Amino acid sequence: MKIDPKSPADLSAQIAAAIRDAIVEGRLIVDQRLPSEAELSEQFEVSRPTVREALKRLAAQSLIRTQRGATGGAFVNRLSFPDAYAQQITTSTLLLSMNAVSFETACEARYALERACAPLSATRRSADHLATMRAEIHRQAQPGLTDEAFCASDVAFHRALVDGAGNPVLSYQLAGAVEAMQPLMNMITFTARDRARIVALHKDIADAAEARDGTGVTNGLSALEAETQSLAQAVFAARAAAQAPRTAD
Amino acid sequence: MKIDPKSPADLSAQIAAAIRDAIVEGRLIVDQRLPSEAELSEQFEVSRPTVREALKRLAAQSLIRTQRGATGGAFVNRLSFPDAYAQQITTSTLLLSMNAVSFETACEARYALERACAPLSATRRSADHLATMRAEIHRQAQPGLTDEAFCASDVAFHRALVDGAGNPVLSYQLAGAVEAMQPLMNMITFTARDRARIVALHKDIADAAEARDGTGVTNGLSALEAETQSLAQAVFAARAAAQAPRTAD
DNA sequence: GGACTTTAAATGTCTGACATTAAATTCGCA
DNA sequence: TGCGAATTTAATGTCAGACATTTAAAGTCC
Repeated sequence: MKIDPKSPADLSAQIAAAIRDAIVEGRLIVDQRLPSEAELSEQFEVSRPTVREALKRLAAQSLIRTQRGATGGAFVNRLSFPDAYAQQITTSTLLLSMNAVSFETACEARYALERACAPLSATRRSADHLATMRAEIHRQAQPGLTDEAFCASDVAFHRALVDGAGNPVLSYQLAGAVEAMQPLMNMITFTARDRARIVALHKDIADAAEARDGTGVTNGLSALEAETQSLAQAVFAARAAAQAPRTAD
Repeated sequence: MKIDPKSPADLSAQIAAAIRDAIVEGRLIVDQRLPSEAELSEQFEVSRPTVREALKRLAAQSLIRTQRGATGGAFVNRLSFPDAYAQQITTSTLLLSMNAVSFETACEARYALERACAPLSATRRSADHLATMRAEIHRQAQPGLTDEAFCASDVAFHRALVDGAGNPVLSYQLAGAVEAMQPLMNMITFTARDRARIVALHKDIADAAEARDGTGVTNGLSALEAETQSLAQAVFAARAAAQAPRTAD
C-alpha cells in the first residue's frame, strides 16, 4: 500500500483510499486488526494526526471500528445490514432533498421498486408480516393521528410488505426508497377523506397478501401510486394557486 | 448545536453527528460555508484536530467539501447523483462480500429490482440506450473476450436498460444492485456455450425493448435470471464435488 | 489459587507551530 | 486613472510532541 506525496489530494484521503481498496479487494479481511496508528504513520511516512483523519474517514463509512485499550486498535468491520440500511437512508434522503427531484419522479421510482417485491412477498410473507400490515392499517384509521404519525405508519406498513419477501438484500435496497420518501410525503397534508382512500387501498393490498395473490398486491401498489400522484398534484396545484392568485386576473 | 463532553462516544463523532443533523434538517443549506475550524473548535470547546477529524468524517460521506485559501473553508456539498452511485456501489459490494449472502439471494434481488425498470424502460428508452444494448451484445459475442470483460459488458448492457427508464432515482437505486453483482458474476467461469445462451437472452430483451414491449422485457429478464441461477448452481455443484470427492465413498 | 495491583499498549485529545494555497488588497508604474 | 505585479491575509493541510484515558494482560501479595 503506497501513496503519492506529490498528489494534489489530501494525504489523509489517499491513505483512506488505499486502506479502503485493501478491504474491498479482500487483502484485509473482516475483524482483522490494522497496524496501530503509530505503525501506519511510519509506513505511510506521515504524522499520526494525518493517519487518524484517514481512519476517521473509514469509520464514517462503517468500514472500520476502533477499540481503545491494550489490545485495541482499528479493526475491519463487518458491514451489517442495519448499518447499510442507515447509510442507504441517509444518502437517499439527502439525494432527494438536495437535487430538486420532483415528487413524481421519486414516487414513480419508489412504487416501481416496491412492485418488484410484491410477487415474492405474496408468496413468502409470514403471519407476522401480515399482522404488522393489519395493525398499521388499523392505526392509520384512527381519527386523532397526526400527519407525521400517519406517514410513519405508512412507512411501517410498506416495510412489512417489503420484508415479507424474505430477501435481506431486497430489504436493504428498498430501505432508501421507502424511508427517504417520508419527508416528501410529510409535505402533503392528508384530509380525512384522503386518508380513508389510502387506508382502503392498504386493505386491498393486505387482502391480496393474505390470499398470496402476487398480482393483486402488484395491482394494489399501482393503484396506491396513482392515488398518491393525483393527491400530490392536487396539493401542489392548490399551493401554486394560493401563492400566485393574481395570475388569474 | 451542542455536544456532551461526558458522553462515551468520541468527541469527533458527536461533532460530526451534530453537523450532519443540521444538514439533514436543513439548518445548513447547500453551498453554505461552515465556520472555520478555529471557530468550530471554540464553539464546541475542543481542539482543532478534533474538529478536523469530525470534518473528515463528513467529507467521507460527501456531505461537505473543503477548499483551501483565503476564502476557503468547509462548504455543505450538494450530493450529486454520481457521488451517490459510488457510495451505493461500495456499500452494496461490501455488504455482499462480508455477509456471506448467497448467490441465489443476491441474484433474486437484482433481477427483481431490474424487472421493476422494465416497463418504464420499454416505454421511454431512447435510440441511444438501444444502441448501447446492441453494441454490448455484439461485444459479448466476440470469441476472445476475457471473463472479466464479458461481465463488464454485461453490466454495461443492464445499465443501459435501467437508464432507459429515464428516472435518475431508479438508476441510482439500481446502481448498487447491478454493479455489486459483478464480483459475484466474475466467480462464474463462462464457457462458450453458456455465453451464447446469455447473448441470445440479451438479444431477446433488446428486441422487446425495440418493440417497446414491456412485458417482453420483463419475461426476458426472468428467463435470464433462471439461466443465471442454473448456471451458478452447476458451477458451485461442480466445485463442491471437486473439493470433497471423498464424501462419495 | 484468587483477588488486587501494576504495567504496557493502544486510542483520544490538546497545544503550538509551520507549510501551502488562493483570494483580496496594496503598490508601482505607465 | 487604470492595470498588472507583489504583498498580505485567512483559511486548510501537516507535523511534532505531549498528556489523558482505557483496557487487557502480567505480576504480586495474601
